[in-house]
Amino acid sequence: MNPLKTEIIKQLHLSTALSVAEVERLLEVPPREELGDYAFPCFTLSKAWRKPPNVIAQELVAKTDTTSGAFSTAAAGPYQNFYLSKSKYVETVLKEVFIKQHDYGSNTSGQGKTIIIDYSSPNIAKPFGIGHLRSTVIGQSLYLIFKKLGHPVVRVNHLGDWGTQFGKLLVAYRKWGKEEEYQKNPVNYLYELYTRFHQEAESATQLEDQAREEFRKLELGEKENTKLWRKFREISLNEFKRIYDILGIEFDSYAGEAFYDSKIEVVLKELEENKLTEVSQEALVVNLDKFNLPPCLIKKKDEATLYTTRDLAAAMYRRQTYDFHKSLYVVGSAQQLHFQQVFKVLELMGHAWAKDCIHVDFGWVKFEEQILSTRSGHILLLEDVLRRSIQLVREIIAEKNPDLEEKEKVANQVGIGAVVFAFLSRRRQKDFDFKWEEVLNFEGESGPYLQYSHARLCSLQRKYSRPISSEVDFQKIAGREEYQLTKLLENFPETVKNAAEQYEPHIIANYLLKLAGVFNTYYQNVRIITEDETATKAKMLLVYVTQIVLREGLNLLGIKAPEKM
RNA sequence: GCCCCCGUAGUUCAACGGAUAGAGCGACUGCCUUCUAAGCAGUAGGUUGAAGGUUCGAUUCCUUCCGGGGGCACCA
Repeated sequence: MNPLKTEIIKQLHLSTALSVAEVERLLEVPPREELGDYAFPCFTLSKAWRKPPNVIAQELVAKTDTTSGAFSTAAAGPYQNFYLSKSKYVETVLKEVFIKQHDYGSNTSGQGKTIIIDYSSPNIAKPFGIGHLRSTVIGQSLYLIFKKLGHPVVRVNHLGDWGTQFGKLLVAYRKWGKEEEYQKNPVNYLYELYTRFHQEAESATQLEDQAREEFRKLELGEKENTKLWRKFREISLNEFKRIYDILGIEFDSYAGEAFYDSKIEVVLKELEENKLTEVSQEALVVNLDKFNLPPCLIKKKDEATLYTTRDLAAAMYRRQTYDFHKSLYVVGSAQQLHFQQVFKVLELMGHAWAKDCIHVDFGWVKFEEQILSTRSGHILLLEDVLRRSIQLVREIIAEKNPDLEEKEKVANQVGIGAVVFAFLSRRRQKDFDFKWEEVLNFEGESGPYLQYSHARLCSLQRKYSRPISSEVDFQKIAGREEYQLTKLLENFPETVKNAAEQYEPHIIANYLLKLAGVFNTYYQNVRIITEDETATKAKMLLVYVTQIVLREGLNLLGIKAPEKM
């Protein structure tokens, strides 16, 4: 916290006799700048002191010691407003960013508190659709955010590489599969087979039974099925890694469902010991009536396991292996009930850490008003979206900046940034209706807008081409926009913290839009590099630290910040 | 039927329980012989789904209702 705010809190602590923590909780930022930088609402004191809040505000003003010169204060109705000494304030904030550089906003509060993030988690033998991007980019951003706060973070890609769907695929592949077709484009072909299975199964109901039987055999380790499964898994994983490469994403573990299938014995044993299971309709379940939840299925009547069983095993394995502080599941809202059941069962098993398992849910990605679903074949390939976006950037560069160096690299960074930002710029739980004309609009609130602002900041530094110093005349940068910018810069660490607490990358996205907006207004209204060397030097310090924060913020979203575009 | 999420400008979205609810897009209007116009500024656009309640104060919290979406036994 900046020392000026600390001083105000101390003064309020003395004048109100409230605890420092209480003052800090009540102290707020006024909605309009003419009302000052901080405001203390006197309503709560009004009751205890039996006086109207506006009278209290005046009394507090009279009691406040402003001899330090750090701030002035005035009553405005029921509020005591504080006005910081602008140049002093700008100095403290800018110097802090300047000293900390890319570590500004970083923290050590997360040290030793491991966070597991389960995200992306696509299904094997299916192409990577745009629907999966939401989990991927939210998870990736949370990884970057928690890392910044000092947490050890484990990125887990919980591959959907097990389950009845592979029974379906095995049936379909044996029935209709042609090796030469498979070779051409394995993943797409497997996906075709999968959708064909669903079409044919509508009229041929025995197919579903066959699929269940094949999966059961696979689970029992039958040779041919295992061999085929391995083949499908490997080819898909390579395909996914190619996509992650494009996005610049890596994982620490690809331990998917199949991996945990071999670890379910412990789960069954613990459930047994705690006498939690019962047989219902031939299946093994944990009854959760008491908690107003439907029964949690552990084993099907044919003895095969379920997704839920494997998730229980995964949770326990992760706890044992990583001793996590929090275990996050970045998975769509549709699976909310599933996680409620899993976490409740873990709790009933006596695992107090069940409360540290968190379902970071998010709404649907829709395209042309329809929910995207690999099962129905309504799918928009991520790669197609990225390709289109990058192509559009190429065209814009050709038109606006044909002499740009490294065109292709920039086109990739901006094209991908546009798509990623579109997915991170809204609150998680809202459904996202994918519209080409919105995702590929690079004006206004968009990734390219932020990147463009960043490039501008870099361009200024190139033009200035002298070292930036923090020893400047801060009187020269105490104007309106400069002050607004500084305030936003001060908010960055708090913003990162909020984003982490709420598992909401969008909070950072929103913040960056504001930061870029204020900077662009400033840029428009105030000429930065002028004959006045003292003023230029001071303004360049502001430019420099703004660029650092914008770049760091973009990095936290997993978006590259090119220096030219 | 039960449970969860969402409902704010034409539209897409913001707004630690605080003072006059803000942006982008779209529409209209200005600003490039000066640091990147992927920019900036202006105009128009609102009964925050409805009604109650808690509070000094509610878009925010609680209750009920309405509308949209999702989930609810052998899929994941």
